Amino acid sequence: MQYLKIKDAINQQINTGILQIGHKLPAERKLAESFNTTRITLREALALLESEGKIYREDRRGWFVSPPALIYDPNYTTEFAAMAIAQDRKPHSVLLSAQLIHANQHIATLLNITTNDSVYRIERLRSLDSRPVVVVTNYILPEFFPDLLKHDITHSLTVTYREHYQRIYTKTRFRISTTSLNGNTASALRATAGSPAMFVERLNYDQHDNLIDCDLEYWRHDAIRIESLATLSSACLHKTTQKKMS
Amino acid sequence: MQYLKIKDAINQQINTGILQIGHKLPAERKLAESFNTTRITLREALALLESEGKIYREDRRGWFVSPPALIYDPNYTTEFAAMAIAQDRKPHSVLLSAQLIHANQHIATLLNITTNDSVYRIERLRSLDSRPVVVVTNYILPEFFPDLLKHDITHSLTVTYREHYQRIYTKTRFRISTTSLNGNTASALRATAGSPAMFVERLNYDQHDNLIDCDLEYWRHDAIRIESLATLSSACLHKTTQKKMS
DNA sequence: TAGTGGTCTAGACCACGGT
DNA sequence: CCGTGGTCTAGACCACTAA
Repeated sequence: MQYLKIKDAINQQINTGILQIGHKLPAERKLAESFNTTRITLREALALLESEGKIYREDRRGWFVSPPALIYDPNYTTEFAAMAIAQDRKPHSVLLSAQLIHANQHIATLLNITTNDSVYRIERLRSLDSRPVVVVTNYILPEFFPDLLKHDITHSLTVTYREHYQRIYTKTRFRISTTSLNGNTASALRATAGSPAMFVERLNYDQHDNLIDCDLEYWRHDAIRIESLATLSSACLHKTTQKKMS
Repeated sequence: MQYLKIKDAINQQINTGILQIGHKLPAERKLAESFNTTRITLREALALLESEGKIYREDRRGWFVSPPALIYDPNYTTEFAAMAIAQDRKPHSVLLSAQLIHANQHIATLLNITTNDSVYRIERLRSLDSRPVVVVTNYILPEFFPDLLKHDITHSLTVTYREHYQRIYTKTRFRISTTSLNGNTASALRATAGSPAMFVERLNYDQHDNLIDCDLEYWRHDAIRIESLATLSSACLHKTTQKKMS
């Protein structure tokens, strides 16, 4: 269990500040040499630290010490920028793509439409303190938002919805699971394919209880911590609520 | 990118039912041979499938096809057994330990007490269809539950609270993050140290708004999918709510 | 006891990033 | 262009599981 010792040693260097947040770790070959081991074993230790959220990888660039996670409250998280600023982080958004497309099977099921129907798909990459942390893809029902693409869609959809269409998010049905990053999502996040990820899927409703859009979010898993307050209801409601979403 | 092809090939065997839920995959050496590669590369592919939640490992026993995840709603999840049964799963609980201890620093902070104070610590291992999926550790304030250990604590604390102490969970503050399994927790789950995990931390309040206990849950990450309905509040409440928990 | 997974060695080549 | 990380080879020994 050599790699456990290596993990602990690196961990301690992080905790004592020898390795600082955001800084790059030494090259794998150098680390391997300094721990008197091979790259394979060293990478075992690094993978462990990665899965604990202590360090992260940028594809072909190396390993870095993770910044603190963003606290994400599904009850309030309609505006990424506001959430980031409230936590003293610098948010940034880039529009990756925006177009009207046909829904695929998964989206059609989520939005309760058919694969013949059109939806707006808006893909954005969001960063915290210059580190890309999440790819968000929104699928939006055009019937509620005609000519949506003429407005600002790079920053807050919430604001555009409210100011141009008088629609406000009031309810969100969300799912959270873990998975890994792949393909374009991984590239956008500058992550190696296969990096661990937190996957958040949300169905959003307006003030009239219309389902107006859904979004799929792939987070670098160390960049997010879900945190919220739940008011418990009686257990009998349980089953019916769940059936609807599955 | 050989390991991606191997991953896809195994994935397809799972999807087409050649490998069935709960069944063990062939030995690593045999898989490696059949894909004409080495164990290291094969294990790269297996690790990817593991991080996607398609397969899981039992320490020194091999790789198995993952059953569907349990849907976990923080708004209703006060009884593991009820939740499992509602989803046609067979729940099982084992008491790992139960004693009165001094709070450590983390627990003291969570429960708003000092490290001199005593709390009940109850550790339970919970299984679905004979597969251990989560280690739950409860830390309970004795002032609200004198002589707690005289009652049944293996199954539902909720029920014991209600029937013997007239206290009902009404509010839960929860946190969700990803981490890896280690030490006793990994062993109890029959998992290899370092396996990916979902970590759920909850603070529970009774009908009089007393904080009565907290619990730390380490889930096999493929065994759980968080799913809930959030009613959105105005953004200004956001900051104050978050500060309290961090 | 045989076979398995857990761990480790000692290399190698390539494509890409940064200089 | 050099150094890096990404990927891969071809083994090895050990402790443990399952028979």
